[in-house]
Amino acid sequence: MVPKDNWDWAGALGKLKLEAMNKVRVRFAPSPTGYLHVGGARTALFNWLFARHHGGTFILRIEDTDRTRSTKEAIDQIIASLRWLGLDWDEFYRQTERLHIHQRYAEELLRRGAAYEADGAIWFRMPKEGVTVVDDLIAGKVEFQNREFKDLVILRSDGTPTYNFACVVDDTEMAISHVIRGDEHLPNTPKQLHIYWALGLNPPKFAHIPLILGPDRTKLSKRHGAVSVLEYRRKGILPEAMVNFLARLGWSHGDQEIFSREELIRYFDLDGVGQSPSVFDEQKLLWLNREWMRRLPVPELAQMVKEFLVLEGVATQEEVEALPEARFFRAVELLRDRSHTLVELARSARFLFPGEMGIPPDAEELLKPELAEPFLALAQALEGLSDGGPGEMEAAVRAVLERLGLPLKAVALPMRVVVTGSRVGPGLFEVLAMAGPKLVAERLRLAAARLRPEKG
RNA sequence: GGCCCCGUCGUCUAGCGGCCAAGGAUUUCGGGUUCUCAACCCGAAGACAGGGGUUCAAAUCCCCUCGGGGCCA
Repeated sequence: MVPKDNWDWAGALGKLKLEAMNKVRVRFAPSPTGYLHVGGARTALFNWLFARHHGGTFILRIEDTDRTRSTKEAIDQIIASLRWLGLDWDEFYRQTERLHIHQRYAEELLRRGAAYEADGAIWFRMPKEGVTVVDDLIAGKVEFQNREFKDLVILRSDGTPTYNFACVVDDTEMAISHVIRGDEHLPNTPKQLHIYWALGLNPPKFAHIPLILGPDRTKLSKRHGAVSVLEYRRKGILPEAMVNFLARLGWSHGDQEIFSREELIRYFDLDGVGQSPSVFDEQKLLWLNREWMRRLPVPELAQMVKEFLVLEGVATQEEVEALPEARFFRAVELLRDRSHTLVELARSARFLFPGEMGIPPDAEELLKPELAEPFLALAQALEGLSDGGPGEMEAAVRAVLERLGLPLKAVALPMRVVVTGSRVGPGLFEVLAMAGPKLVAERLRLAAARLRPEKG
């Protein structure tokens, strides 16, 4: 069942060894059975950072030997997730395309007497006594008693390789220098080590990174709510924030919290990775997201906000395009300080667009009937303004108030509520300028009419 | 159940034998500022799981217990 050919084993190995020398080559090897979750994303990130830091190669390898559970959609999702995070790969492989290679290695093990056929499968002989030591870059030296091991199937009767075997073969073929993966694979490592040794190969270095846990301290999973990377994109998280957050989960660099991509590449190394699992804390992600929203260049952020305005149903594509760019940029600049996500930011921009604002329940009390007069006066004064900038708005408002003998305090909050539909937001005159004279006047008139229904 | 890993504020972490009566960040709660919110500034609360050793000296090294997790069955 294993194909025979004149493949030059020794020659191939020699070539591989040469390639592997002193070169950092790492891989991220997800199985495409679902979306990319944050734990996997973090593993990918650590591999990517390690490769970029050392000027090495980052390989994406799709482990799709389990054909019944692997789907094209999952592969697309994983790729979309990595792209969104900005993790680019230098080489790409799919395991199913490499079945014949796995079979060749199995045959070599057979030839060396390290494996045997039984029940239609090929089994690898594990040692039954002694100790196997895994020298892990993060966990240190970990000992396993060989008597705990049983022989393991490496090639199923249908010719597909099992995980541990495929892993060894692929890592060998791809000249992987460092295997950086989740802690859950640590118990697999001694088995893999013995396969390397049986093949006369030099194993790569291993680095098992602690798991990411949910708030209940169990391995992060669907049960814990949002765990898919793309779900966070939909929630309005910036990739910069996600990368920053993920990097700091299990890795640190002194007291620094905010890292740009460049800084992460510069500082990241395995010695900064801790040994204990960490809990995924969404609050800190939100904090970081706001930090990054404030750091991004406004035009760049504005572009993303546009997408969310439509996605969130805040405005139509046409309405978004109709908005003067300068005014929109200014709005994004001021609104971003008050939002944790792009979704929040987009929603808070509702008042920039035509339509009724509605009065929130906690603001009803502010709208007293005696405000009708001032509202009308303000509407009249503001709608004729030429540029409608904050300065002009302020001058006009103050002039009206002086004429009426009212302090700013008397109308500021009610006016804000009427114009924006909220009692919170940027400075009043900024808010007026953002909405523009036309919408401001319109909303003031409407409010005045409602406060004084008898006069229409 | 067996094997393995882990254990510093609620959370992320600094700490790699003395500089720690444990620092930063986040969260929460006060105060200042403001038309409001946010930001910002000031302040408060909050941890070395427990017990034994080793050492002149331990959060840091060793052992045990407890707790949590992972893998395999």
